Amino acid sequence: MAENDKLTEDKIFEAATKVFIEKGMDGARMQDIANQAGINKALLHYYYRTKEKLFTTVFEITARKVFAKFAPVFDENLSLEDKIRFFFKEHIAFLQDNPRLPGFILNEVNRHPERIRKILSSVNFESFFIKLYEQHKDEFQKYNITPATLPQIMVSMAAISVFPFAAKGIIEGILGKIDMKFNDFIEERKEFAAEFVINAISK
Amino acid sequence: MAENDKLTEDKIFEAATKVFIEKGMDGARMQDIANQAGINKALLHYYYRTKEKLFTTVFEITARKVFAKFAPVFDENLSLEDKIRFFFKEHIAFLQDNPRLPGFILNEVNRHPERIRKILSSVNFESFFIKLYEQHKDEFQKYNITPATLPQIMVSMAAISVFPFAAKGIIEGILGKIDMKFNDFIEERKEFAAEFVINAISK
DNA sequence: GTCTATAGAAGGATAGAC
DNA sequence: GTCTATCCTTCTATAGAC
Repeated sequence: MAENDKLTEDKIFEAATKVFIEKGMDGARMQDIANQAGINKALLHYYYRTKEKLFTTVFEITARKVFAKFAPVFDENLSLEDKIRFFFKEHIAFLQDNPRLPGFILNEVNRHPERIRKILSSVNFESFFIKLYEQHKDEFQKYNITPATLPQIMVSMAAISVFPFAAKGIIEGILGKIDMKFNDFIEERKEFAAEFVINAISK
Repeated sequence: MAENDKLTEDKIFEAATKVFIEKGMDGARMQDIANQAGINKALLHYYYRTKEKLFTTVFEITARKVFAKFAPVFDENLSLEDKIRFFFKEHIAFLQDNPRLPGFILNEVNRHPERIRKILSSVNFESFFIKLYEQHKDEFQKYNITPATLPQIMVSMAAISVFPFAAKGIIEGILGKIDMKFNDFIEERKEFAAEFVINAISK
């Protein structure tokens, strides 16, 4: 029974994740989710009470998964340059597997900024920055990276990695006009992005 | 009468633009738009027949306005470096005035890629790229910019400018934790972004 | 725990008076 | 051209049988 519970609840969670990512909170229908899970609508309410609760569960777990993908940058024992190469290679590969995640997260955060607060508050960003400084003290000095420019650089790195997926429809359309495939563009980007950023911070 | 027509239609259009940008197609309510315009719901249908038609009108005009903001880069008679500086200064300033536009466009395009096709098809991108090459032939050679890297560079520039606004909720949250204001971050970014990209393409 | 049936509310769209 | 009233569909949510 508890076995079966788990199965149904998981089935619902996975179905809901798929539908919410595709259509967003406002566009998703409980009926879609029930169909996707191969069960009845009433069961959704039995397990999650309301659409809002189901969505919140999906959103929080998904968003944490996404943010977790940034963490290795702070852990890996690599030189700054190799860390940048590692980041783009891994992060873009993750987005290749989950191309709709950026749009989903960004959209829901824009409409309800409070949804991200709980997640951000569980992360100690200050200590992350301090850790980075300690790990790469000498390199930061060499590259002239300061507390003022570090956030700019990190946002730029996130932008360069994430934006093509958030704007996939547009970029795909434009690339098509010059006979380029989105997937090829992304594949090239893993290396391009790393060298681009390394050059950018080298004076 | 035609005078009055115009006024009401415009009022509806402006109200709809505001509400759609805030809540998206799925989240917007005809009642919200009517309230915002200070008129009755039935009038919306009198002028625009359906919610879908009203949305399409708003989306197309808004999206064209957004894309038009990229055009000056191809026109201005400046050196490549000054063009990059010009782009970030102007484009980020535009987004400061319209911070919700990126999220709105990106989200609706993700959900309905066909909505952007008509707009993209009215733009001759190939000739834009050719024009760029002619204008900056020598500089492209000096910087070793090729047909393969130019799209990567341009997408990166769009990313660096647009992403902070598309991800405003998240970035604002993180910056707050290190006592930084989003507006200050953006103000600094106009210059940072330009020098970042110029460095990136200089070898 | 899972289903069918349905309540109850909301939202898009229209009819018809003025 | 603008309004009120209302239709009709859709959607979330619940009741109740099994």
